[in-house]
Amino acid sequence: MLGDYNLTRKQAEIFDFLIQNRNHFILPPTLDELCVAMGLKSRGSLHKHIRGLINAGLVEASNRKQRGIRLTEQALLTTETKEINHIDEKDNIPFVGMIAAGVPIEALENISYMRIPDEIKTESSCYILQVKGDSMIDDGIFDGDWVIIEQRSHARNGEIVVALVDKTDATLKYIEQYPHETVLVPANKNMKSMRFQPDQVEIQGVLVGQMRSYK
Amino acid sequence: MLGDYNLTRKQAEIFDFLIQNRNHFILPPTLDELCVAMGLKSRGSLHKHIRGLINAGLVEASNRKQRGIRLTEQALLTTETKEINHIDEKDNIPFVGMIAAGVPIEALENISYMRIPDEIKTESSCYILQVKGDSMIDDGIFDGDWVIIEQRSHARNGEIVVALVDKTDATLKYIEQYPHETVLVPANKNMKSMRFQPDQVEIQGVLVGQMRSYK
DNA sequence: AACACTTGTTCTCTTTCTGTTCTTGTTGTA
DNA sequence: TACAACAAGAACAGAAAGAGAACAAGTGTT
Repeated sequence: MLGDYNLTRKQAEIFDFLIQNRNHFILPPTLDELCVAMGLKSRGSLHKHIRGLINAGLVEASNRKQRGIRLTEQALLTTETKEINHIDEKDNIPFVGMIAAGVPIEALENISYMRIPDEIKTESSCYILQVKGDSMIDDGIFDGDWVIIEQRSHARNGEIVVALVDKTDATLKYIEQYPHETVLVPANKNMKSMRFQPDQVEIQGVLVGQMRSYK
Repeated sequence: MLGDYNLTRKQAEIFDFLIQNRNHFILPPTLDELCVAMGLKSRGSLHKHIRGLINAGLVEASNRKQRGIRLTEQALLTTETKEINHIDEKDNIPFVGMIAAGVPIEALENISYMRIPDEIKTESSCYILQVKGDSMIDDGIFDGDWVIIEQRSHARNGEIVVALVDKTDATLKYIEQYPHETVLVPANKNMKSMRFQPDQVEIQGVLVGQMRSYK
């Protein structure tokens, strides 16, 4: 996972952006272009983050050559395996397992694939989990529903995320991140929010879609 | 990707142009012709870029011999392979319009199709509606959600149906059918059940699946 | 053969772009 | 307090890109 690289928050955000848009660039983006994309005004600031990614082995060092910011083979490999193959038809999305509050994601032995309409997924790599439990019931996400998760390691406050707590418990909750604490908020009147140290919580993805069967 | 060849930006742009228009030239373009096409005024400048492409093995070196800039076999091969996206239309489901309580189904002008996983549809013929309003909110069907409807003219009590009342008002509700009346039950604490003569209510389909986007 | 013309090539000079480094300042944390 | 993450901006060296001149080899015309 991304946490393994000891990236800072901003570095992770930039790395995610590079991964997700790697096919949208015709050419590797320059620092200035990336500044615009990330909403920064200073090339220098951005460069320090890129330097971090270079040290982590995720971005190729461009020694004064003007070739744009390009990802390493390793960076592409580690994320491609996480996409859990688009060997099959690329529109299919892997159904990887169950998620229930307080229990790690229960991975399936043999991953199956679902064909998902564009309306409830994103261009980035997504995967599917089946929800166990009622922690998001007030938000219309019920026990047994499927959720489509966009693979990402950062999120904005108020987004619904798959959060891994203490590297053991995976859960689907609203997230609120503050400098000194991260709060996971359920959508269930009968359950309480949970507060953690920021480094206890690792974001594994963000909710982008949901499905339910009435059969 | 283009970046694979370590080309500079301009080199890549020129190469891209050559690839795109490779069939539009009767003869391979000369430097001057390319200058016009690329908006350059100096043959010398352009030649420096072509030199880069020659070194990359993408353009044949014409040592004062042949007229025109021509691409290498390799250049053509690498780009030919990245083609072909064929879309399978066979099990797509029509998205026919909106449904809101109290209003006939608002049909779309041009029906679109969505690719739906088997898990939330049936073998019978299905169609998709987008929900307007909150009549089923307590059941986790929100405004803007899509619902997959199996086309059927009868239902069992307790199923959620698309019901057409008095041949004018279409609505999504639970149905309860008794010998002398048919009751349409919303899933919303603030709304009341509605009672009709059995022949006032026409069933147009039964809910089999639901989808929601969080984008 | 002599000539004009085209076309690829090389060269110099100049301008713009881009990665890099540094300094300054802010904010939140240990 | 000291420290780390982050942002903004200035400054710089080298790379990339453009213009134009000049030259050499081929083509076509008369």
